[in-house]
Amino acid sequence: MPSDSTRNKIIETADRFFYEQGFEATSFADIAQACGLSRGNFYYYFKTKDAILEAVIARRAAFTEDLLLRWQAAANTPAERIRHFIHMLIANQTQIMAYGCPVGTLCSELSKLSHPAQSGACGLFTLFRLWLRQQFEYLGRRDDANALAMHLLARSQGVATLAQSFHDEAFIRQEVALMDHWLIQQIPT
Amino acid sequence: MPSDSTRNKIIETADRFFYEQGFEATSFADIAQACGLSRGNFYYYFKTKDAILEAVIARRAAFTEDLLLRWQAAANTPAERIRHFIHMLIANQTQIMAYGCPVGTLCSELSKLSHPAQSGACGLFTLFRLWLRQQFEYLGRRDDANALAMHLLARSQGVATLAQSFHDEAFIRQEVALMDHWLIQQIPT
DNA sequence: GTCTATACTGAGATAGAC
DNA sequence: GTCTATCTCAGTATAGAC
Repeated sequence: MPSDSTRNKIIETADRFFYEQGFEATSFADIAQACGLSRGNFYYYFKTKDAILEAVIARRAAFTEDLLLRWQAAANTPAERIRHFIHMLIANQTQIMAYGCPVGTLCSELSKLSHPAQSGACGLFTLFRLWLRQQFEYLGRRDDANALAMHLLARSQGVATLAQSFHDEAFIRQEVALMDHWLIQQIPT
Repeated sequence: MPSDSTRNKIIETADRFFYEQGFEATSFADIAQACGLSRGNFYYYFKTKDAILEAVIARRAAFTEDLLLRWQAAANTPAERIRHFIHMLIANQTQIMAYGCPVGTLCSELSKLSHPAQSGACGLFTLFRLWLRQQFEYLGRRDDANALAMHLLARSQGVATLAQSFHDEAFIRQEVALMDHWLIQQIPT
């Protein structure tokens, strides 16, 4: 165990609470209690709530970069890699139906709060966007790779939002099938 | 002026704040101050914050029903009517880029808060869904009208979420054009 | 590094005078 | 119907003992 294991535990717990309850609705007491820490000790690690948010976003960015590298390694063709992105909706469907997309809901909340960390959260979207763009370039769609990446991001965001509202698992599967079909059509002949 | 004009003013103001700042981030003081009311007087009209939320959702539902009726009357074919829905993204693009979709962001927030009004907010989505479903039925897509309605709802939700995060006006226009194209392909030959 | 105690703020909500 | 004054509670944050 590294010496900053308590710190990591706080970030991990805050990450979960921010996702499940939202950033504003989560209090220091929530996080401290879940970590088994006193509120006083809590401030030893993070002076402000914004500092925790920053750490949470950094953690998510690191996790995302790792995920994208694993997808990169797990598949041999760009289309297969993009399919990994699409099927994330099914892999995480339970959480998505309960709390929506971790990136989309955070960006939306911080945007409404005019929070300084907004651009950092938006950077999580950018990680996916740039990775998808590269895959579409590999696929031979140099000219519109960015538009295709944004399109796919938007499709998956929409599915996440409606899945959260309607709690409809069949809908997710249906839309994933449509995206799979769409993807095949994007491969140049 | 009707006798409940103050009440209406409160609902209208709360509606705006809930959209722009979010439900949780909006305080009684915000609304009261914007209305030029004292906080004490405020409680004469609404006993709890949840009561205001309920009134705001009811107001939005009435507004939505009215909008759908106007779209119904303004166009002669179901495809044209559905186009009205799609182009709402452009008609409201300034607000959407700043605050996202009023329905999607509210549903998402209330879902995370486990708020009792969550199902009421989700009912706003249902109003659009049922209307779109009917238009697709008129279009001759009896068997998959609901799936098409959900698909279009999801597409527009995704566009709204990314537009809010990236503040990209060109992206909205691009996706609206894609949806227009998609719609034409859905018309049975 | 961890704790208790506490200050300070703003929130939702109430009572009662006018 | 409108106001001021006030209550209670939760949230962020600090000080200082151990």
